[in-house]
Amino acid sequence: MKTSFGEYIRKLRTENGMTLTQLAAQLELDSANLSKIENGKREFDEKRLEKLATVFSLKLDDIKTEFFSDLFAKKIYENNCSMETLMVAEEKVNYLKSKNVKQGEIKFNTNE
Amino acid sequence: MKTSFGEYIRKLRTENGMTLTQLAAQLELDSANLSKIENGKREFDEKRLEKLATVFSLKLDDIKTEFFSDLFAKKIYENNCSMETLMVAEEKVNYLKSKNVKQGEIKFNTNE
DNA sequence: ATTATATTTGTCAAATATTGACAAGTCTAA
DNA sequence: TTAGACTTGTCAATATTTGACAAATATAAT
Repeated sequence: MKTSFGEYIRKLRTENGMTLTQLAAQLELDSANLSKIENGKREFDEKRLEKLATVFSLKLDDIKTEFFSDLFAKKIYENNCSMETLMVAEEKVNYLKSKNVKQGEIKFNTNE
Repeated sequence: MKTSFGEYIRKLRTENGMTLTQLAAQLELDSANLSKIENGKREFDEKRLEKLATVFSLKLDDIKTEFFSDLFAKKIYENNCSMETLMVAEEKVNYLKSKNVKQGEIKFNTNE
């Protein structure tokens, strides 16, 4: 199981027989910095997730799952958060979704 | 159910009959900025979580749960992440914990 | 061993983002 | 109408992140 997003990118890259320089060019960044990203010494920039999906013909959703789960896991681990945090987060997402309904949908009044 | 960390602080503050100025002083920040925090226009600074726990005699762990779950929920909502993200995050936390064992504990070799 | 290519590491200025602080505004209740 | 509580806007100071480059190391082929 791959943990870090860096390792995930490295796996994708090597499996596709690309060098740092090649992938870096496609992602429009410096190969030295991509190296740091793969080695967990820099963060991958959120704004490049789409490019990454394109380069490897992956679903953006899957890349996002990989990216954000990694972000959350690191935060939880670093800050010694309880696992409950994730459960509460789930509730809150559901709350946000119910509150702020997508455009075009009918929003019924709820209590409060 | 309170969603935002700002609302959470406001609830604590009003329940304890404090003014913005009073709480801000205890947290060592400007009351104007605390107002923005409560109204979701600024982020509460992680480094003040402990002070917050002290002021209201709450367990730091509970405050952290509130704080980070809010952070995660917002990210997921804003970026339209799949709910799976949270499950994957949980797996990754467990992986990080098993990999990087706390000091003093014995670490047996695992596969890889 | 020597060259070429790939990767890693260090550094630093520039670009961005966050914060602290203050002034001026609204709102409410006495 | 004054006082206290809260809100909003702004901006310089500070902190963080990023892009870029040079130099070091590693790896592989000849």
